Amino acid sequence: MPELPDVEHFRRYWAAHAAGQRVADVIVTDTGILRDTTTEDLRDALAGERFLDPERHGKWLLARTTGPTLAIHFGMTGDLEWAGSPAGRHRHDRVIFVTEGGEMRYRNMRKFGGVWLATDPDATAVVSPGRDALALSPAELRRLLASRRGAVKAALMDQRFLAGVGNLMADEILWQARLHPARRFDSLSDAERTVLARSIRSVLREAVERYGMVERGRSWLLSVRGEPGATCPRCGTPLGRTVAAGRTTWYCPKDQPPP
DNA sequence: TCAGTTGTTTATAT
DNA sequence: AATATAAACAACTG
Repeated sequence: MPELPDVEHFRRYWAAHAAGQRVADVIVTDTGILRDTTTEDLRDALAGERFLDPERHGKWLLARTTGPTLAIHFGMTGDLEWAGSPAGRHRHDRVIFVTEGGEMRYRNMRKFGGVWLATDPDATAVVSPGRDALALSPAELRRLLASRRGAVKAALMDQRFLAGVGNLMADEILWQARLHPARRFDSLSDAERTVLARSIRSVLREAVERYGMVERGRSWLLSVRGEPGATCPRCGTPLGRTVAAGRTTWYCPKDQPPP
């Protein structure tokens, strides 16, 4: 799940439920999920503090408090669940932030990602250094793209370059821009660069606005990606599958001709 | 049993 | 110095 649109959803969810709540206890069911702290230090640091409105940078959630800040990464299987009581806890709830008004559960089956405890509100030591993909205008994206060489998909997913785009969003962006994932920056025309910059912005914005409903409305590669016999939602051509930047990659061989 | 999975880091190579 | 690639991490599902 968690790419930029998912984490943006988590940010709003955290703001709606946990912000304003005072931490009563922190329950850690798997210490392996704590990356730079211990159960005791985390509890001591948070107990009595209030959660503030959280921020997001790329795929990172910055859960600020009146004390320190939590930097939370969701890996591939992370999720949040708010509940008014301890009922219904899940075995993959690795950390549970218990407040006076309910509890926020950090669930993560595969345990990639985790929870960091930062003293600075931006958690600069751990958060991806790339510019947030949703914070950039198309013109700023254009300028950023001009600084990069090599294959386009690898660049989109490089969190030091651009923060927030993962494997699924990268495929979607390139499909909507009609660019093959193996295309190289030095081969892109001015028009193609402009389309790519606009596609990054429009795909992410729409994925956030229509969170969980991307399969309805305008056609998305995401809605058919990975299904057996999947065809291009635009032209009906059977989708191609390859590996780019080490990840399974779906594309339309007709609309996104290989370099 | 085997392949595959939304992410990142590390080592190694170019 | 950038960029490319593979493996490792962990816990499942089909």
